[in-house]
Amino acid sequence: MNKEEHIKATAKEIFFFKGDLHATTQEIADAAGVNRSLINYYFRSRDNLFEIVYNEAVETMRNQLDNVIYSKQAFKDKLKSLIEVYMNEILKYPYKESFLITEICSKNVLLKEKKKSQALIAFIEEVRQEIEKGTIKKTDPVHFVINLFSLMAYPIVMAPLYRKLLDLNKEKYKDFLSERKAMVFKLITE
Amino acid sequence: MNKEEHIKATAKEIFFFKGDLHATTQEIADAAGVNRSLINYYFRSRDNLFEIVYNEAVETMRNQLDNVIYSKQAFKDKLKSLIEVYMNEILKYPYKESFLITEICSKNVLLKEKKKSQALIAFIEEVRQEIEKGTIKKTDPVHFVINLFSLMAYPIVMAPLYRKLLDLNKEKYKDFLSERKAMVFKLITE
DNA sequence: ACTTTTGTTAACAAAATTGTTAAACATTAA
DNA sequence: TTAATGTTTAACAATTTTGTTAACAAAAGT
Repeated sequence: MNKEEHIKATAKEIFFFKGDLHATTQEIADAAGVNRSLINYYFRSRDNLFEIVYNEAVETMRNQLDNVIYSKQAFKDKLKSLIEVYMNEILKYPYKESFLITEICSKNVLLKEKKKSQALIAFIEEVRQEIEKGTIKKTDPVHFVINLFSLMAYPIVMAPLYRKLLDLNKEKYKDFLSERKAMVFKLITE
Repeated sequence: MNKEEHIKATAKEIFFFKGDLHATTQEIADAAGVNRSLINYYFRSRDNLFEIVYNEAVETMRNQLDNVIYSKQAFKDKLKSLIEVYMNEILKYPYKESFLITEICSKNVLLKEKKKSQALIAFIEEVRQEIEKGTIKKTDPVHFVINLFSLMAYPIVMAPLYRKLLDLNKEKYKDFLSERKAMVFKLITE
């Protein structure tokens, strides 16, 4: 059991799944069952640890999406794959997106070097072509893509809120999210 | 100029518009042009200040939405009002929703007492009836409402990310969001 | 005019965290 | 088995931030 990797995995769970933004190095160390100083030994600083695990998590997501976007499938199949992959990934670390906004943007840490997404732009172009072909109904392709990601991500990211507002337990909400995969596809295409 | 109110207004700007989650009492005091101790004098603690301004901001939003939801308009007009009001409100404090998730849920501070939303449930019921009437196409009313809020909120909340990914400046993105008001209505209803 | 209340400030004390240092320990290779 | 390298730990120092206290100023009430 590699402690360096184990610390990173634990930090990801705490930050991006549990959503404990303010977890101290001590809490992370406790959860990982290691001495706090090890965190400094391997990662030098808390900020650095955060940056590393964040980048890794983003990278994983990016790879998954790239695989789908650049795959050779019929457009509608690709769309189904995308929904499946993206919603599953975001369920793994639902707080990752919120942290991007609240932690990283204001710090200007990561967005500085972050360039426009080649894959996303390619996907928008593909959507444009499919609209021309008539595979899907006429829309602005940028809106189409943003709609798609909104419909997938928002209900997961905001789950704690809407579970309260709608008075649904975890089980019910899980079913609700499962239903959405087919529903989003339908709403977006037809 | 009432300093107590002025501190609250400044805190709202910093927290919910600027999105500076980690703003210290000193920074808030500086931005408001008052002595730091005044914050403790009026609000006792930083957490308390946060809770107060958060609740106020939520309350404001809730009132706006209640006004629309309980108004006597034809359903489609009500929908248009809702989109207009909600998107404008969320543009005022785009970081408020993220903070609900990252700050408040994990702390279990505010969600404990927060009950299911009467207005939201009433609105879902109205949607159900309109679907029955055939005003809008057949869908699950809960999905309909979640779709609606997803399409409105997500692109605003995530603006910093998608502006980068799509390489759009503030002006372009503002136009893009304006377009969405009509677009969302169309996608949702037809 | 003076007494009380409210508002404001600077200085202090306490707490919480972080990063560093140096030493102990373990592992591997010479 | 010793040297060298890498890993782990406790103790320390520095920093940051917060909340409190006590003194001072202004306003209001009597």
